[in-house]
Amino acid sequence: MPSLHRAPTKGSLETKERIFDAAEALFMDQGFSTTSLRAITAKAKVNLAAVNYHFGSKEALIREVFDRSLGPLNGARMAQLDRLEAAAGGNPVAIDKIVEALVSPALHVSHDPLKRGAAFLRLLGRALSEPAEYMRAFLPAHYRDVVVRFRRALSLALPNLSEAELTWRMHFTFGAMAYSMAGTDAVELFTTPDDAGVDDAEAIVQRLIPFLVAGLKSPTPKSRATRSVEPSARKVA
Amino acid sequence: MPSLHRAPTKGSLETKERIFDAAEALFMDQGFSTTSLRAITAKAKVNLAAVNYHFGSKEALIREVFDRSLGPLNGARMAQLDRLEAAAGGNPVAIDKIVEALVSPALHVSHDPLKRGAAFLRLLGRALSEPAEYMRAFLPAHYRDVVVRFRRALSLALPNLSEAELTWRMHFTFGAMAYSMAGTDAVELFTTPDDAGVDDAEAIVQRLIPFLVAGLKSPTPKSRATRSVEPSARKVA
DNA sequence: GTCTATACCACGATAGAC
DNA sequence: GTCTATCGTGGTATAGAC
Repeated sequence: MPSLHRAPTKGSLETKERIFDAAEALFMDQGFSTTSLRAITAKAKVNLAAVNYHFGSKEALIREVFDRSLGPLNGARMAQLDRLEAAAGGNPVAIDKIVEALVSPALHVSHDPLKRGAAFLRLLGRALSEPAEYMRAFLPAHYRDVVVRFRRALSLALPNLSEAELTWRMHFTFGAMAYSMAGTDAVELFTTPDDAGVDDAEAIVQRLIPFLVAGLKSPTPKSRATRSVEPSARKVA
Repeated sequence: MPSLHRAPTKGSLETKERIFDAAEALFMDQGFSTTSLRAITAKAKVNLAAVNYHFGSKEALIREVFDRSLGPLNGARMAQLDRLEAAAGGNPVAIDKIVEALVSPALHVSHDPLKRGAAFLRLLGRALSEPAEYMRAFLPAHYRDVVVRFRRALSLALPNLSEAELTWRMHFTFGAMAYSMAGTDAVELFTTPDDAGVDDAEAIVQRLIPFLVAGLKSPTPKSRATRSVEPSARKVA
């Protein structure tokens, strides 16, 4: 890979873009594993082998499509947290503001005037429903910075929480958030909230935030956490 | 389909059982979509076509394996709720008890003395990570009764909540729970709670319950829910 | 009814010609 | 850069042996 920046002799970028756009559209419609390279190349009107030439593999294509969607979202989350912390000037930021910074960018991006990105959250929802190993590999990489930043902010706002407790509560928080994002559109696994109010993103956010805030602020029950670290403890899910 | 109960002439059930057991083991190890029918039939030492003969399709096989795991779990949940309601004798059951009835059976089943079932929660975690349409089709069917029963109990325990609010909070609850189950073993998507305490199921349950209870009990923010039901609202995740 | 052998088509990937 | 041809593997369908 000699020239990474801008090397194409002819309409190569055009080809790559066409693949990219076709893939993004099909992924949103059908999910990642369901969408075949043959379907993508047919829609993009390029040769089948062009995908592997330009992207290396289907996995890499998925990764790039996903990156372009997820990057701005997490960027917005951290930017919003930056603003909050700047305004607080050293003091801890209020928990509900932190949670809002984590949750609400998903809403705003969905209203992005640039038409693409309007439904890219579907991609994230899809990704959470994918079985492939590589999803579990690069999703954490993308979220690492977000997790670190929000963890620090929450740690300041919730000084009574142990590190372990905070980690678990963030785990639950991300779980509920992820499920809400995926569930509204793709996977309504258990409950079907269709009958309850609009699937308006803002409505979800406004309901999700207090739920998560209350969970994060909940009192530590008993410190029975030290009860056992014995390795005989079953590893369970 | 004439005789559904018990029809086989010879060792057919044995073959079916062998396929079933091999499939269950491989699914737990590798997930559903990664496990090929050829791998299953090789392990079970049966012919490839036997799967389609006995189960109809890979999807149906997955479904049956999954059913046998999930049935007892949800049965335990509802049995525990039954006991609570009987003890309460008409009065609302305490929220933390309801949540415990929902969450903790996952722990106890994992300690099932009968060795199979010890790690079947991995199957559930796997299922939640599957992209296939049929997962979204029969998972709600299995959870329908659980959702209805727990919804009724929670509705009594939280009389101030509107139906819509309750639905959303249950949605968040199931999300956090599902993610916790899947995340501990299979998909640590965002956070990696390895560094924080044991992956002991009881530890998770004891931390998850107060988190969810607090979220469920959280005060309704503003009744801005009526703000808009206009169809122009973006359907977003 | 049960099981086997085998063929079929779609998939992702890649080598090599242009 | 692009294309054709082809490989290995996947789920599935069926004809026919027992």
